[in-house]
Amino acid sequence: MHDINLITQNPQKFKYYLEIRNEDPSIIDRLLEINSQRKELITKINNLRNQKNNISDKIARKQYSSEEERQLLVKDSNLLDREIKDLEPILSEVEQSMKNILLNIPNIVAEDVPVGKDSNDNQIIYTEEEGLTPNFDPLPHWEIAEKLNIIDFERGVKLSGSRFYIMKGKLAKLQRALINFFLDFHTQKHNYKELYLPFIVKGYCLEGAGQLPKFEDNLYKDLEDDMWLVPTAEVPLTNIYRDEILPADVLPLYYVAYTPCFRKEKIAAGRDVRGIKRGHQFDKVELYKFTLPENSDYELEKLVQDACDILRALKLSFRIVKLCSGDLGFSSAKTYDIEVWAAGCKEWLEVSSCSNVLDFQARRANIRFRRTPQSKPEYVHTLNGSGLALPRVVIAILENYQQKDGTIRIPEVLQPYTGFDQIEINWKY
RNA sequence: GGAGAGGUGGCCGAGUGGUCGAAGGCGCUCGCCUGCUAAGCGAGAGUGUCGCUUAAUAGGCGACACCACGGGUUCGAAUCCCGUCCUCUCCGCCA
Repeated sequence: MHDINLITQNPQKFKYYLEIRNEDPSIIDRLLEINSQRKELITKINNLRNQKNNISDKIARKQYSSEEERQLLVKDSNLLDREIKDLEPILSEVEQSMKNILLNIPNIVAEDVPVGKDSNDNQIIYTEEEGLTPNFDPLPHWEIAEKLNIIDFERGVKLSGSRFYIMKGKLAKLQRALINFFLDFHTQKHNYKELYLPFIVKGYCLEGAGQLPKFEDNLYKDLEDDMWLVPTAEVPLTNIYRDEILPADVLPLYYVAYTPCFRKEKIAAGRDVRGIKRGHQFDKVELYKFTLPENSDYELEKLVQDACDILRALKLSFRIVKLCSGDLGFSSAKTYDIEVWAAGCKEWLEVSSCSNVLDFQARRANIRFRRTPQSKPEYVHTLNGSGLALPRVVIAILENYQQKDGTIRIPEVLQPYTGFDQIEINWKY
């Protein structure tokens, strides 16, 4: 969410940001109009209240000479009250519609983000192909997994419908090992603090993180209790310090957390239906930072490297893509995607999306800090990135670590976690 | 889920209708003092919004709102009433 005063001061800039995100900039004009209505109403109501307070004060101090005079004061106050009560609902309506508009305006676009229409205009800024590649043509993961009996697609669908699957035996353990490896790696090598979070949150958390009100369609929810399954750990992480003022010396804060993620994927209906690339439920280890505003840019570069280090340790090839303005997520001012090479389906798979959100979420969730005990509170900057998303790393391992005989080798760094060094044919039932 | 108690400023804690944005203590900030991080003395500190002033989203002045949240009673509510949420204790249930 943006500071309405910043928009008022520079509407052209905000219109431009909307344009390069392929959104309608005319909303800014409506916003400005509503805002001036709002201010006018506030001024009016405040004046009336002021008059009313003065009367109460007079009565309290017994500044009247007769009972009749007192009654007159009471009568005046009642009149003022009626005027106020007439205006108040109008104001709250105006405020509500202003908030609705503000909540639907995406973040600004960082200066160094390339302007572009869609993912075709994204820039590949770095490629590292030191990773393992089979010297034969490996099967895509859904085929090899079926051959080895380590993924049961049919029965997953039987339980929960399309885009659900069951991982079995050593593959299930491989995934579990990866989660532990990721958490250990980031806590030990990169100084992130590990958190175990709720997987269900209140609606205001999703508003704080930017999923609501715009992306309600993509979320699983229990409206009766206002409880929502998290689509990413970013949501609970963003809200840990909501409505708090942090002392500056605790910043930056680095957190890492594993959560499952639940997404309806309505927007992506029909895409990536084969295999485990896009499910309604998947696991992810998320990296999150709270930083001083002046450091967030640098912290983003570091965050990306932290995520890349995992791929290096797993000996997987990857590349870094800088998203163009048209492909940026709603809350992000700048995003790098990290894509891993999958030799079976021959695709670069997005395993991480690292974003500098600036103060966008901090405003929505009201997360601030104080530079010194006597300085004014300021909004923190927040950053998030996967470190990493599990299924796609699993895909990369199944495809890149595939052997000619159809078995899968386990990356060396994972072997202490799995307790085995290869996956072969699994039990059928 | 049932019964009871309670939710006040960074923290503790007073306050049951009027000058209370809130005593007191701790902590914090800035001075002073003491020849060395302590003690003492003095002063100052909440958040947000609107308006005026200003080059200023710096500072100043004024107003309004905020004592869990939402409503109500009243000229006037932290204080009274209703609803919701949360916390604690006991019981029940359960991994």
